[in-house]
Amino acid sequence: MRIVVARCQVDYAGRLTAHLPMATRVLMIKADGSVLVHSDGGSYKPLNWMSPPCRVREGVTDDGQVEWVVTGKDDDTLRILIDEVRHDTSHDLGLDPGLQKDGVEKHLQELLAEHPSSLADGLTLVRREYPTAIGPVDLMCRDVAGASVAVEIKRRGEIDGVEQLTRYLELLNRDPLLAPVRGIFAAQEIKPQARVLATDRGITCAVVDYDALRGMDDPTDRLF
Amino acid sequence: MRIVVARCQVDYAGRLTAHLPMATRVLMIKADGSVLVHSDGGSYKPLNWMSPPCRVREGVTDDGQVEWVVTGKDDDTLRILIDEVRHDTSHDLGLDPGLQKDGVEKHLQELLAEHPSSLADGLTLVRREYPTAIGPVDLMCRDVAGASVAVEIKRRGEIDGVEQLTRYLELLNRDPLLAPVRGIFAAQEIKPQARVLATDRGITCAVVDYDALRGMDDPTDRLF
DNA sequence: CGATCTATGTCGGCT
DNA sequence: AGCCGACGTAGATCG
Repeated sequence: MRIVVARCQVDYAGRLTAHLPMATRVLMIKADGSVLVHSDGGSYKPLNWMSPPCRVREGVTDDGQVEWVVTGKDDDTLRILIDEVRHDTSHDLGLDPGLQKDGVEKHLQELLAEHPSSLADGLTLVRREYPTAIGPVDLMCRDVAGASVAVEIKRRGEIDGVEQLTRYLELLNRDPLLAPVRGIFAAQEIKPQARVLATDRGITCAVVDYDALRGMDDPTDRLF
Repeated sequence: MRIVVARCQVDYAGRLTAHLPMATRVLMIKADGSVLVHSDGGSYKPLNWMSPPCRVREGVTDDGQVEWVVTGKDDDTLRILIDEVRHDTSHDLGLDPGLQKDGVEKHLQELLAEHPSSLADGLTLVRREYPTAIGPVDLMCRDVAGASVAVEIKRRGEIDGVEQLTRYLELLNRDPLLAPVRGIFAAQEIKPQARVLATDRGITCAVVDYDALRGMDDPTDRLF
């Protein structure tokens, strides 16, 4: 990893064209050749960058200025014109053991599969990832009356999810063995537009309390 | 901007929980307090981070180790346990003038508005951003027979875009002055699922060659 | 390898 | 400020 702080101007040409006027920035050159151009603000996204695989060539322009030309695949090019170097160091970091994540949406599906009644009283699970021609339904359940209920689970409930569930319901309701199938749209948070659309289509919205579900998920229940 | 290279262990708790085992990494602390943890590979995305607004407190654990606690909004917390500092410098970058982009997809709409016949023979433009109650239709056109044609433009044509155009068409076809309105789904690239859904709904797919259109867009045509 | 889905998405534009 | 759509989306998972 090489870290350079320099006054520089950056031009990118690839899927779009972008330009950064001359200013002082941090340049990171990673071991795989990828390059990041960071300013002193914003978020984790660099002002500009080149993803691996790519190659950096250090050259000199006709004016005698140092210029880095980073070429990626598909004719992507990043040109960095260096005006003044304030800092330039290299560091051996070694391989990173990598990030361990915990607690995302697959987990939410597992919890709801274990506690379907938290979505509606008496709801029982038929199966997870119930297959259809256009993709798997997250949960297929039965209500107290024995009618089929398709559940679509999202971390954040937006309009896409309602459309998705609508397509499933339309397909499932063509099957006389299942029909009528009603839908439940479950998410930790449901956007107003999504709720309106769902309600308009007769789909029930269920806001899921992840922490409460996790609390219900007593590990001692799992004896196998 | 402070740049630290150190052996460190990182733990994040917020919308999810994540952990990075002890290893050597680069830590960037930006002027706004945001923190980035980078390894020597991957892409421009850090292994872990905290977005502004946030605050860094440098402390010492009971074991006597240096620990940074970065707190964001909504109880997001990033704990960085520092084992050994290899490098630690600060740099004054000043404000960045910012990125200038030269757009892709607004331009695509402009080009298609100038050359609607590239979507279908004899197609002529009625107006761009044709207003409806649920949002503007990218292009409203008429075909050779004088019938209305609604065009939805995307850079990448996916299922969402077909849904969007479907909603427009449903609404537009309620207007007896316009009906029947047919749809064209135009994009530089159309995903198979989107194509299937569009076709099933009687929507025509049009793959747009951006470079060819740009070639047709002779600047001398614009005399004003 | 391609298709689909998620994301601590981030970012910009608009109401 | 909140909502919505685009992104040089990137990354993971699965057929």
